Amino acid sequence: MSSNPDFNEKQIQILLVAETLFAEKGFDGTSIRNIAKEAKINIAMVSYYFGSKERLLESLIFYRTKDLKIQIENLLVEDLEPIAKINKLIAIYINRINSNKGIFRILHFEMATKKKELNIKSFYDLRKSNLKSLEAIITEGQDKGVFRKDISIPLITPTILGTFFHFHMNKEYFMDLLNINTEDVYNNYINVNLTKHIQQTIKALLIYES
Amino acid sequence: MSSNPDFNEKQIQILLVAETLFAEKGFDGTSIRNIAKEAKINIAMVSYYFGSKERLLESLIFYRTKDLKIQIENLLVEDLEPIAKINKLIAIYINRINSNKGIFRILHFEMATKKKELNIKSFYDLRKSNLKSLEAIITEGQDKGVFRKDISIPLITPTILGTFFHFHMNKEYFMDLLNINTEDVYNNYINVNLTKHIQQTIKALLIYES
DNA sequence: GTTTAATTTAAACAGTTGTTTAATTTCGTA
DNA sequence: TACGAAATTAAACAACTGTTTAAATTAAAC
Repeated sequence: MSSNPDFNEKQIQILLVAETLFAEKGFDGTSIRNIAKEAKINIAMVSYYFGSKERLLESLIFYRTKDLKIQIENLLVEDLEPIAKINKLIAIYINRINSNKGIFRILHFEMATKKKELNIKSFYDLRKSNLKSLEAIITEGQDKGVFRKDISIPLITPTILGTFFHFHMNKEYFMDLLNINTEDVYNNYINVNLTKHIQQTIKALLIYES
Repeated sequence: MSSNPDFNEKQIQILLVAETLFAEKGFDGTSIRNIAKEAKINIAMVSYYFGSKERLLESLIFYRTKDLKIQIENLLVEDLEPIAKINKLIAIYINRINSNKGIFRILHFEMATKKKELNIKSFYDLRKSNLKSLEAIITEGQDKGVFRKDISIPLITPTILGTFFHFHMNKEYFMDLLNINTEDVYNNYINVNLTKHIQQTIKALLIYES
């Protein structure tokens, strides 16, 4: 299935329910019967369409990541100052992840425990491609003399994504800490304050001369 | 159990095995029989000593976090420049987490799926206390005119810990990306390069004036 | 040395797990 | 309308789940 990029309506319906439940309760915490009940299908349909629960997860990851390639290729050729490109890149990143919370949560969780046998090449390629784009923007800024040169580019991504994920993974803690009461205010905080914080951080890191 | 701070030898033996397995395969991915076999005890002993699997997890979190209160109270009164204090704080943080990988991984994972009913007040208190210390150092630096004032202090922690966690959670990816082949080199990379990157990042954020 | 309590054991418990089976239904096509 | 493939179903499968039981063993107290 994961080698076949096309899924029919029924399969997609199952994938979407699985995504919600896996993100909510984890892969091991979700049973095929949970999925079947929620999707209003017979439990045998999962095996019928995907072969196994494990392959259902693989199919889900494939289904979600194949469209996820962030369109920063366009960004690369845009006529913007390097720092503006970085800011835009960060905003795109966060927005994209924030509107695909489910699958990113699943990837984040399950890769750590199941990474060995899981077929996640599509996701792996996505990361490499994104890193290449980031690299291009930064070296462009370095060539223009705007960015400092003693920067570890592979560690920029952990700072951008890590900050976001850590915030998001500890949602309850931060909602309590920041006196945020509703989902809307929380999402707004991410899109405004958290995004700004990350942009500010990366900008300072790239420009500040000690 | 979790209200009783003391555990006997047998209990600690079980807790340590549980810690390893929970960190490796997740809470739901680990059965009591897995733990019993690894710890060479009868499966009934878990219920006997901890009541249930859930309470075993609670006990483990309590057991680990009660000693984890990072000794940054000392740091607060040390005679150091604000930026030196921050650097030391970051180094302590990372070192502490890095040598308690297991429980932090468990906390990171299980809090997201089980947070509601889990008794993790001890961990919650630990975070609040650490945040207070960080706040004290930063406001001290601001009063001395060294740090800028338009900083969101609650978002500093996500950047420090998030960067570390994201790096650590994607261990395989980064080992491949950075051509790291052994565990020793990996740990060394964390203690030297990653720590330096985070220190550099936070320093730039705190000092850089746009 | 006997008695009481704490510990350890094997066995059973009632549910749940992922997966397969074989029969039945649905549907497009000839 | 009849055929054959695809889709769907209920039922069963063996293995595993967390937890409890009651008996057996060990240790501590007197």
